[in-house]
Amino acid sequence: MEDNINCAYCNNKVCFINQHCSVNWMNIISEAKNQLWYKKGQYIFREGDRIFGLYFIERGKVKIISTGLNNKEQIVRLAVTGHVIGHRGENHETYPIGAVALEDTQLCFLDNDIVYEAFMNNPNLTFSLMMFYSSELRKTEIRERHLAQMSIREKIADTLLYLKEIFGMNSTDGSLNAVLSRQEIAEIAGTSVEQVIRELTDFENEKLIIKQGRKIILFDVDGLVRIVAPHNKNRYSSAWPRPNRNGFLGKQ
Amino acid sequence: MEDNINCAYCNNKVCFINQHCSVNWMNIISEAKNQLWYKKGQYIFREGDRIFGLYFIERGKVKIISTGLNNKEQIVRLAVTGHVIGHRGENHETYPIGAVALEDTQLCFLDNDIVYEAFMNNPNLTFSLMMFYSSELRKTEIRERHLAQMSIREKIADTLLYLKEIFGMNSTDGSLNAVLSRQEIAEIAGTSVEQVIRELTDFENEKLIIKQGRKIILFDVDGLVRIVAPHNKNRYSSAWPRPNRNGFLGKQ
DNA sequence: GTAAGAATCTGTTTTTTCGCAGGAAAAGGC
DNA sequence: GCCTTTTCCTGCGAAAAAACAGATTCTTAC
Repeated sequence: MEDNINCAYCNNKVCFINQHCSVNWMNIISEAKNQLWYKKGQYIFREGDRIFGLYFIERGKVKIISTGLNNKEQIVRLAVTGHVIGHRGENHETYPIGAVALEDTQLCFLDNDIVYEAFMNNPNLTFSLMMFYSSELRKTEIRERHLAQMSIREKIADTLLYLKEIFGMNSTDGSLNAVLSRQEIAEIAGTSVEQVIRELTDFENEKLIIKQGRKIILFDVDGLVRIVAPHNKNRYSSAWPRPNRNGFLGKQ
Repeated sequence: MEDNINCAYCNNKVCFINQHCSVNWMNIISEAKNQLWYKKGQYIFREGDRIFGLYFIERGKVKIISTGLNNKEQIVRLAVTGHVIGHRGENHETYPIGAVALEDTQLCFLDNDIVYEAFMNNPNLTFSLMMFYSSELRKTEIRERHLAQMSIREKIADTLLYLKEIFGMNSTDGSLNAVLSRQEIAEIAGTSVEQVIRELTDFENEKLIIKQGRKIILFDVDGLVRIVAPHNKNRYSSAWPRPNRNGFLGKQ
């Protein structure tokens, strides 16, 4: 017997279930769900596994990976609290991607059958999840496509901004709320470790960031945005060309 | 007054509306929809336009584009009969991508308000569209991510296979059911026209394809798959390493 | 605290890709 | 059909990125 928290008392208020299900269905789901805990570095599922339902991230950070040539890991997407992983496919489909916890992470697993019933009985749940996927699709399409045309310098600046968007910045010192290795940054940017290291050094010399071991402080966000901006006017329009509010001025 | 075809008598049976709406709702939608015709090369919407609803492709081919650096067009996605374009966003959102007809194309436009009502009253419609987006998202993520790590040669082989997947092959001569310029192929592969031209010449010399002007015959599909395979074992597993049924043998 | 191992950094070489220039071929308009 | 315009093709030099090798620093286990 699982010792499930009832969704009604769950702290995660950005959860799709919590936001879009009737009280009645929240009770059904509370009974049916499997609450899972993963330690940092642990696999949630592996490439090729069959997935039997949806995982809702209750609290934590997850990387979605896919292995390319030479068994080289590539980070396909990052997911945080409130996101859904394990897109529901047909039952016979296997899933060519894996998911790994980037820090201690808590998930709620829902079986496909229950999920389906929940969808049929909670139109707003289905609708909001559809909007989520639609929005993610649009963002992914544009982001990845532009990535294909960018120089290394632009790719890495873009990756730092992506990390800021997903994980956020510490409001005290301006550091990214995520600790990734240089290797992982390379796997997101789609380049080699050496290039990431070189470019981060350049960014530091240009007073755009400050390196403190693996911790990265985004010292001049607008400066980074300017590097990527020609490719992403629409994505970053709210932040550009607005003057830097901190008074910091990046290298032109 | 529009002279709308009633959905019940529409020839496009892969349409989401036709497959997943009640008869009652099909009538409502038949009244509400706007049927639109676009000539080859015509814009359906432009980058930055506000989109007020969904476009269902009744018949035709469409490219979704996004402008990057130097006003260089990039093809973000291709869509054909049965697909949906103009992902519904919030009303205030503008849409940083454009859509252009690749051949004479017929669309059904549905206003956001009607679409929303249809979603709330046809759970299977919402569900199937959610699955569509979810599946597109997964495919896009993996495809684009692998593209980032591929060599030019691999990118272009992958693009040819993508075109085959979307548009299909003529069963008589094995040519792609789509006529794209070298420029457009470059915009899909994420490289320059020159590289596309060079690589297509190489592929022809290696007896993988046959060029006939803009028409491209995929002479040895398995050979192309082998070029990309290390990156895409899962995507192409059904076609690889199955022996070539035509008896053609590509260069090893 | 120490030592082993892993990750990070830097200089150099090699490979790949880009992009111009100019000629050939094809597509489209009349 | 013919002519104009666009697209396609090829070679070459420049630039960018990747790959390698070795030194240094940081982690982590004991």
